[in-house]
Amino acid sequence: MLTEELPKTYDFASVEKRWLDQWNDSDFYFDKNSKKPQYVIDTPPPYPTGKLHIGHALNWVYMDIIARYKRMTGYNVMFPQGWDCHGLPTEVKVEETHHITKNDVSREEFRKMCRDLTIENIGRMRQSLRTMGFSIDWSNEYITMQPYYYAKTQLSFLRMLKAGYIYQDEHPVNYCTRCETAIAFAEVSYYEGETLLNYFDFDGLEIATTRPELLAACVGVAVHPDDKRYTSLVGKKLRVPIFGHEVTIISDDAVDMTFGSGAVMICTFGDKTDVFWWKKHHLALRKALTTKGTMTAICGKYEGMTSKDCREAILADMKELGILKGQKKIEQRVGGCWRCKTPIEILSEKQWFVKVNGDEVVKAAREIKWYPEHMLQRLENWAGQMEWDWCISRQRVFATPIPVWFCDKCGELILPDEADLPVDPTMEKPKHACPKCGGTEFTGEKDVLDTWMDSSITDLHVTGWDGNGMPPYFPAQIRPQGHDIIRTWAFYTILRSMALLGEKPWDGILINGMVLGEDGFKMSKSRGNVIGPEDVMGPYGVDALRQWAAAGSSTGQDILFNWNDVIAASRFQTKMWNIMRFSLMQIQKESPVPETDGPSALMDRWMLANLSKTITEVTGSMEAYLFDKGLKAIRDFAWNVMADEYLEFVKGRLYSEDSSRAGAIYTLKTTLDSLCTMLSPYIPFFAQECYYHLSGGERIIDHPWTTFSYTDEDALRDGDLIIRIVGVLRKYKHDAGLALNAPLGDVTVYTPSREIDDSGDLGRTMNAEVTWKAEEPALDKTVGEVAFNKGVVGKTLRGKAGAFMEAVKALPDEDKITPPVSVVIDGEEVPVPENAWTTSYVYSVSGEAVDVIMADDVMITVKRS
RNA sequence: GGAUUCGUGGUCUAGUGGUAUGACGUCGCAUUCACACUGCGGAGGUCAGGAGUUCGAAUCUCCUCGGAUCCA
Repeated sequence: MLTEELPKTYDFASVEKRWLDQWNDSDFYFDKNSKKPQYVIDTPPPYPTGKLHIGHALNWVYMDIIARYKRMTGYNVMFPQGWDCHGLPTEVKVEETHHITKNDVSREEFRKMCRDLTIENIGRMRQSLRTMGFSIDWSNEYITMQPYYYAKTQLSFLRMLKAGYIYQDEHPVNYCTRCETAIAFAEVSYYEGETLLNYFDFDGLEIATTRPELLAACVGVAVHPDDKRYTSLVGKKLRVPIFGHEVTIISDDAVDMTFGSGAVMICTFGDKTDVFWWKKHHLALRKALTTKGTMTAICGKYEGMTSKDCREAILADMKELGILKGQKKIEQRVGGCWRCKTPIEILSEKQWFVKVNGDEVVKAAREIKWYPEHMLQRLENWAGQMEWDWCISRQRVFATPIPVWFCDKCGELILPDEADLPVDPTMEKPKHACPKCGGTEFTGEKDVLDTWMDSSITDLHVTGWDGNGMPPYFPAQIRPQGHDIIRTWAFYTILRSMALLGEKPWDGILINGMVLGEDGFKMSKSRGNVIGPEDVMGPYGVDALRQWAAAGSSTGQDILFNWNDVIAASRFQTKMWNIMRFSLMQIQKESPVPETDGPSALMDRWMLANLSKTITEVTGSMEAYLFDKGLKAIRDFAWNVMADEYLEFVKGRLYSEDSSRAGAIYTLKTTLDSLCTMLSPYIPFFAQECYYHLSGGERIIDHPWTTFSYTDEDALRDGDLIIRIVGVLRKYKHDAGLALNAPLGDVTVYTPSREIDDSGDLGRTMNAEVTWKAEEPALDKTVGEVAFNKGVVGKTLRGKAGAFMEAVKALPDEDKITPPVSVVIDGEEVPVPENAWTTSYVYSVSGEAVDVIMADDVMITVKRS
């Protein structure tokens, strides 16, 4: 123990900085040679935007609490940090900052710009993670854009390709016909436009369309199932005007009955809804547009026209045929290429797919323990409604290349040797001639992989997968992540783990909720409700932020950002600091304290029994990942039990030279040691600062989890009674207009059932002369209320419970005190169950100059001084 | 349109069948003793609404309304 007095206030800023400087990265390294059981965390790799948001903070606080707790309980913990680099936002950012498009420079040059930006962003985010004190294992950091990682992505691709999980097929994509490239939804920018809605006669049925040029691509007509105008037509065939092919009328409740004529033609593809209907109703595919935006051969005489010319030509022909019934100007939201504003088309292009076996994923998911359990449902539900496979190809640049070539001569698919990975097929050539035709000219695949292909093997990577058998640390123990990506990250990871290793990726999965703004909505710049970790850490410190994250809501629940919780967290630290300060001042008075000292006085034993209960509760909460429950139990114990009750009780003894002081000192030391330990996963800086002073310079991270255990039912019962007595006496003083520390006079407590020795603590606390009497008070005692034990009464008597309770209330007093064998309800003898009720008493006094107060059934008399 | 989830005092929140938890706020009182980022006491709730199951429902079931998130 250090002998200097603690500073009067807790200065989080200097404390947090001081300990951050004194922890070493190596303190948190996973030890490959350790004999301890492993605890591997499959950390989510954030996208390197350059800034951590408060949702990250929540997610990482959960992980850090677990990591620190598991280390203290004897595990060899791996808490790695990954970075999921590839993706569109970085490409866009690079194009913005360099004022280029990705086509203006070579692929390699563009990738380099993306890599440079990513490295810079990772640097910034690393710093934030360090500042927040997360006990990350930096020796196991990984960056998905580095060759050592994306080589594994490519290896996993090849393995799944060879195993038949991966295939190529046509699939609709957003396409810019000017840039001649597929683009992602994120690259589509929408703007308001005006267009003509054309009403025309479609083989007897009136149809309204904005895209008459796609008539050749018409594959069906849809109406709403409740639309009385068309009910009888569903299932009928219609002949497409001008082109003559037959299509069927289907019903679907996604049709807007009020738009146009209420009947809509489905073309492949006019818009997103067409794709939805096309898939749902398994319609044919008719391609009317080329990648250059001109009409295809199925358009007959319109072939070769641009879509704009074709539209005018078809409308003119419709007019001539007399089937164009009318036109109406309407407002329309048009999706355009974000770069050139060209309206996007939806074209069917060749894509790579991973076969999705939803049942297999669900089966594995059920073997994983979900926290909270109901989150499993989201995955099950998703898997159940999966109607198509996972499209893994993207037409972009900054991503893991798909490692294949095609033989120019025979079209054969050529794969690289696994030893040569990673490869970029657009830069390198295969090392062997085509095995089928001997050809030596090849075209490398230009498409790259979906970023989820990288991130869905994080678990394999951190557990040590290299393609040779089972990874050494597989499976990981926990996957912590948000519920927003259960359908993507969790789903794909399980799928890939099953495909590549045939086993579930983790023992458990811990789901955190979303952080919402103070207004209850998702944080977004446009709403202006964004609060960053730094906004909280600045004025209140890291530990307060961590408390907010841990206790702001129960695990898995969405959590509203709430300044009140941050302020309450900060206040708790101040309170705890003062508890520490006061206790240390007392402990320091008598040093060293004999090790052999145990608790002596009743309230010491009461305190330690409560501490023991708290430890059990906190440990249980930690094991079940109920962080809010654990932290609230600690706070409640420290503030209410220790500060407000126990310290007030023992002040008298602490200020004395009495021998009972040693028991109090022992109790204080024991309690503080456990409190520091239990707080350290939650608020490591604060816990370290306190423990440093308490232990005489040691580190809390070297301290094992507390195993202190103390059972004393009598002390709990009698101590609780004393607490209740204090409660009623305080209220008595309050009602009498007395100050809490004002002298009260003579207090007599009657406890007929047992002797209580409180070592004088009650009297000193209440500033009263307290006499304990283990006897009946010499006063009138009458029966008061009966309190039923409904668990007993209800279960035993079922439907008669209500009548039974009424009957008991009507019994004479002596029967309430000593329950009869049976009572009569509606002429029927009903046996009285054991412990059906407890009776309380009312005491009265006549002619005595004392006040009588009841604490439950214990009577207290007060003779004011 | 589908899925999940939530709706608890003024605000936020805990609570998986037995008289509703805590925080912040609010009102009153006290105190300079480790702590005014304090202590004590009080007020404030038909647990969104309706129906059902049950001796008993915030809790289970169904419906309605409202919010959020994910997906289309």
